[in-house]
Amino acid sequence: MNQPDNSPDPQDDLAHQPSAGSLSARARAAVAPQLAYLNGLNPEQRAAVEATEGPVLVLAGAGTGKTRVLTTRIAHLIATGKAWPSQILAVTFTNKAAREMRERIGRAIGEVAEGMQWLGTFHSIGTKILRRHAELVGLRSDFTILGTDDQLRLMKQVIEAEGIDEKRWPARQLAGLIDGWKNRGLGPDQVAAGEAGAFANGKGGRLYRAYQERLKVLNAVDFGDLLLECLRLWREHPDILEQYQERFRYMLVDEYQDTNVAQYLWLRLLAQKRKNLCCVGDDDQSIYGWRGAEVDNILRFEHDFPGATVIRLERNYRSTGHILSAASVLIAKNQGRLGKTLHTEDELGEKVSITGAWDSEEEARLIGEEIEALQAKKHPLSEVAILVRISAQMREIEDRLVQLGVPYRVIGGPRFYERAEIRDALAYLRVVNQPADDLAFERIVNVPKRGLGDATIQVLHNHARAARVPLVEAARFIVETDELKPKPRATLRDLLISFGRWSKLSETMSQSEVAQAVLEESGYTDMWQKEKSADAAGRLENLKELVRSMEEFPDLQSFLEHVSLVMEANETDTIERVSLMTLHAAKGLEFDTVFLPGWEEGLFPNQRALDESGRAGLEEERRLAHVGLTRAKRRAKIYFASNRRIHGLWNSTVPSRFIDDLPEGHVEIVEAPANFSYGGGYGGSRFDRMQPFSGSSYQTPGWQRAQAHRANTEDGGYSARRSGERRGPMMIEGELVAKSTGTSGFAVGGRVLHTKFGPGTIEAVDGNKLTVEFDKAGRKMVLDSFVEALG
DNA sequence: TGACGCCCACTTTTT
DNA sequence: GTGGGCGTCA
Repeated sequence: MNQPDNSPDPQDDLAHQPSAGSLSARARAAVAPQLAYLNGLNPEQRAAVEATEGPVLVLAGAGTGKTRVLTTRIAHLIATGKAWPSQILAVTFTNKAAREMRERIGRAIGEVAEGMQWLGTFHSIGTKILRRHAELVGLRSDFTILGTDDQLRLMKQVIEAEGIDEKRWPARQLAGLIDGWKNRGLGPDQVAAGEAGAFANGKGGRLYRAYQERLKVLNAVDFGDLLLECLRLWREHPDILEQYQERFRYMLVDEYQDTNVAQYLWLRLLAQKRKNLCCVGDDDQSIYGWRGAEVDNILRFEHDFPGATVIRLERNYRSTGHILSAASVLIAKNQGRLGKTLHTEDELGEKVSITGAWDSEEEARLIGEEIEALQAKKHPLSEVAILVRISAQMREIEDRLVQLGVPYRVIGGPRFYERAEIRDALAYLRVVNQPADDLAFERIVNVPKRGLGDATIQVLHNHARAARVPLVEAARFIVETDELKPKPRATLRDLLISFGRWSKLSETMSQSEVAQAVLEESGYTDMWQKEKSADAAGRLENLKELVRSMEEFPDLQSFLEHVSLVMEANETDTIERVSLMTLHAAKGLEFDTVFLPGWEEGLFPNQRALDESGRAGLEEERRLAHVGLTRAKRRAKIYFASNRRIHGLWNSTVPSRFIDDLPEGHVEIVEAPANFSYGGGYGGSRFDRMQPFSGSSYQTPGWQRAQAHRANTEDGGYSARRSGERRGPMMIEGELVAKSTGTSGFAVGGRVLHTKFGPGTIEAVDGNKLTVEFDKAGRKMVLDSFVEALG
C-alpha cells in the first residue's frame, strides 16, 4: 500500500492542505487495513475493483452491480492510499447519478468522500475547469450557462442578423446542427464545408461562427461549449492540460456507452499521461445515439486504449430467470455488440407475458385492471412501472388510471428550471447579478407586459450595437434622450431605477429575499396571480419553491451557478404510486412489475428511427426493448394493440418484431379477457371512449400532468384530488410574497428570528422591509415575512 | 397589445 | 387530436 506521495492531499491549487492528522487522513488510515468494502463482491466485480492500473473497460450488463463496482473501486483507491480523493476524477451523466455515487462512497468509507471535488457530471466538471481558466478561452470567470431557450433566441438573432429568412431556415434546425457538431467536438473551423453548407445555402458555418462570437460577447456558453472549450483550452495550452493530467491519477466514467465524441476526446486527453482510465458501461444499453452518443466509443475501447483490461459483469442480481432469458435472447439479435451473456441464480419466476388488445384503449384498460388486481394483493404501487416508447402513449393510460383512481406519477417531462416562470425569474436575478446579461434583460424587459414592445427593443438594440455596449447601458443612455415616446421612456426609466434598487438590496438582504422582492416589485408574481389559466397556480408554487431553494446557497452568484446546471424540483414522494415514464427515462431504475405497452411495428420499433438510421436505428430500438425488459425484477408484461390512433387518425397495427424475437420457452401469450360488452369491435370501443368521465376541465390529462408535477413536493398526488381535495387554482392559499402595504406588525426595538440569520433586533421598519441588527450576522435589511417575532 | 384563428408537426432528452 | 407559433384584425 504505497502512498501517492508524501505530500498531503493537494486539495486544490491554492487551498486547504490537510495535515497528517486531518479527518481525511485519519479516516483513510482507519479504513485501509480491513478492506471490509470488498466483502460480498463476486470475483468479476472484485477484479474490476482491484484492476486499478492502466485502462480498464468494465462491461456491466443490466443489474450486475455496476454502481457498486464504481463506488467500491473509488473507495479502494482511497483506502489503499493510491490516490487522495482530490486526485480521482469520477464522471457521470446526470447529477442524480453523481449524487448517488457520492452517497454510496460515503457509506463505504466515511467522510473522505467529501474530498471528492472532481466527482460530477461532464458538464459540471467542465464548468469548474473553465471558470479557472476562462480568460484563456475568451470568457470571464463569471460566464453564464445558457439553457436551450436562450440558445434558441440567440440563434434566431444571429440568423436574422445575417439577413436569412428564419422561417425558411428555422433556428431549431440550426441549433440541432450546431449541437451535433459540438457533440462531435467540432468548432466552427473544423466543420466540413459540405456539411456546414447544408444550412441556409452554405451559410451554416458562418452562422455557427457568428453564434460563437455572440456567445463570447455575452460572456456566455451553451452546454456543448462546457466540453468543447475545455478541449480548446487544453489543445492551446498544453501546460494546463498537463496540470490536470498530473492531478487526475485515476479516472472513472459511468455509462460510457453514452459518451459522445467530444466527451471521448475530453477523456482521452486527460488520460493520455497516466492511462488509469476505467470506463464502465453496457453497449446493450446504449439508447442515446440520437443525441450524439457514440456506441463506437465503447466498442472501440480496446483499440483506443491499447493494453486495456476488459472485465465482463454477467451475473444479474435483479431479474428472475424467465425475464432475464427473454431479454438476453432478444438482445442477441443485435449485430453490433461486444456480447455478454447475462445469467442469474435466481428462480425462473414468472414468464414474460404478452397480451394483445383490440385497441390502445383496451390496452390501457387491461393494464389498469392488472394494477388494481396487484393493488388488491398489496403489491406496493411504487414497485410498478409502465414504460412507454413515446410520451404520446401516456395520455390514454393516464386517462384510465384517473378513472380507476390509481395514483400515479409521470417521471420526466419538463425540468424544473426549464419552465417559463422559473427562467423568467432567473432572468430577473441574472440582470440584478450581472446587468450586462443581455439575453436575460431582453427576456424580461417586457414581462410582465409593460409597454416595452418590439419597437422599443429595436431602438435599444441599435444603440447597443452601435456603441458596443450592453442593452442596459444603451437603455440608460436612451432614457436621457427623446428617441422614445414619453410613455415607454418613462417605463424604461422606472425599470432601470428598479434594477438599481434591487442590486442595492442584494448588498444587505439574503438572496432569497432579494428574489422575493424583485418578483413582487417587478409585478411578475402579480402577472401570474391575475392569470386565470389552470396552471397559473402551479407556476406560483414553482416560484415559491425557487425562492425557498435559494436559501440553501451562500449568495446569489453561487445560486445562479448551481441552477443553470443542476436545478431540480425536489421529489419527496410520500404516497405510493405507479410510475409512468418513457423507456429512456427508465434506464437505471428497477421495479417488481413492469408493464410494456405499445409493442407494435411503427411505434416500437419506432418508424422514424428506422427511416432515419436504418439498421443502427433498429438495433437501438432493440436495446431500448432490452432496457425495458431488464427493468423488471419479477414480472414483465408486454402489450400490443391492433388499432391505435396516430396523429389523431386510427391505424391498424401489427405486433412488434421484437415480440417475435423473444424465446417461446420464456414467454406466455395471455388471452385478453373477452369483453363482450364492448362488442370487441371498433364501434364499441369508440362508444366506450365517448363516456364522459367528469366533464370538468380539471380532469384533462394535461391538467393532471401539471398537477402531478406541481404536486411533487406535496402529497398532492392524484388520489388526493380524487377524494375531493381538488387542488385547483382556487386552492392556492396565500400568495408568493407578502403584501407590502399596511403595517407589518413589527416595531423598532422588537426581537425577531430570521430563517437564515438567526435572532436580531429591529432597527427600522419600512413597509414590509425591516432593518435588523442580527446578533450573529450583523445589520441586514430583510422582508418581514422571513422573520418571526420573538418573545 | 391582445384575441382569435390558421397552419403545421408530431420520438426519445441530459446538461 | 393537440399544442405552439405566427399572422391578422380590432
